Amino acid sequence: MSESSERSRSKIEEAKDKVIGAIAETMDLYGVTPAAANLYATMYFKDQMTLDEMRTELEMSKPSMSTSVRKLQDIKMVKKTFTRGSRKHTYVAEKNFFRSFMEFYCLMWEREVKMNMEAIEESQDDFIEIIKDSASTPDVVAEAKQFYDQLEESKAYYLWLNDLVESIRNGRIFEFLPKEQAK
Amino acid sequence: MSESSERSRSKIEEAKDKVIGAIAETMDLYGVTPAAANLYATMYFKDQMTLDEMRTELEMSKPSMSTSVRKLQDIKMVKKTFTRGSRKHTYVAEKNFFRSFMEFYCLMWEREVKMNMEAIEESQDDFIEIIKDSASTPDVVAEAKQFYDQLEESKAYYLWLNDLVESIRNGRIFEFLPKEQAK
DNA sequence: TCTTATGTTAAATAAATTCTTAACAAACTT
DNA sequence: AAGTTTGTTAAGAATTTATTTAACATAAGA
Repeated sequence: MSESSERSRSKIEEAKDKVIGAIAETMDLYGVTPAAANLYATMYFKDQMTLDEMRTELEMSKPSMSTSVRKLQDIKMVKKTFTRGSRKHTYVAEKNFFRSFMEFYCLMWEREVKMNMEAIEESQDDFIEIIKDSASTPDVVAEAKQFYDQLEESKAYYLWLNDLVESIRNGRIFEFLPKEQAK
Repeated sequence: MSESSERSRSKIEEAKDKVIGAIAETMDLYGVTPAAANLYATMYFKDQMTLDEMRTELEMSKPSMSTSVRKLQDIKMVKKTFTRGSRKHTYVAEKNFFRSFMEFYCLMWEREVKMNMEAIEESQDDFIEIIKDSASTPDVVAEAKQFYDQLEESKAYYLWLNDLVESIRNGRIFEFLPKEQAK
């Protein structure tokens, strides 16, 4: 390989690394480990990768790549692919950020809605019991009522969040906010 | 205080704790420390709190409360209030989850768009240089073009994310997805 | 102005997370 | 079926993050 060709090749790597760094940095705000973030960002510029290629490219251990890739599969940012002829598993990164966004946030928000709504329902039941209990003093009843109402109000948010998830899943959000806008 | 009144009082605490636990658990998925998550969830049921009250209530150190409250102020989930007569600073939790949602995600997404868009622009400039460079071999040029196009395509997502932020900030999203829906 | 109360910064400790080495299990080849 | 390659699980080491204790700064009140 000629010297100048080698130089432009390393310049390509540099250019990619700028984006890889930015993606990795924002991703670890998304609750994935640095290894997983770097891995996804690296795969974003690759067609497909095997565990051994990941290890070589990132200079990390194989178990680290194995767990990272699994985590990325969980949040649907990486998929396993079938590669005939190779015994090694191959993986591809989801390169459509719209789909990554959808999978990640919908999963996250659904979890949040479920967990908090369940707690709210249980808690409200408790407050009702306190209110109905003849042994409760008036100030306790008043407090219970107040908290009950506060929780009741908060439900509107969780219902809205559920609607948001739904509109993302069924694509209707893109009627309201088109993917490509007029510049 | 009578025995039965005490019992209903502790039942109120139990009922609150269910919701506090759920909120705190989902919040630490949002990148805040457990202390900050617990603090916000606790404040959600309080009118206002001073640092000393926080420390007593959560049984944690004052510096921990101080840094937690600051972090919560950064993401606009807590605000400082003016309480005449008291030398102590008082703080209130943002109890409207719609506003918390708005502040948190808009901040986060704007940061993501800015950081990644900047990296993409720089990176694309580099690829253009490589493409124009007469010393670049054809395969290097082809690769540079491919990456350039991939980045160009990804911009649509970041523009869309910006639009989403805008529609949340100006409230137009609530025309598409109303806050209170028909059940 | 001096003292006391409140809040923050800095250093040190404790706890949790991330990654690695090593042992193991599964599956493909020969 | 035995051996080899590949991937995962488990245990341990290392790093990072969170929290506390202690010292400091700031501002209010005496």
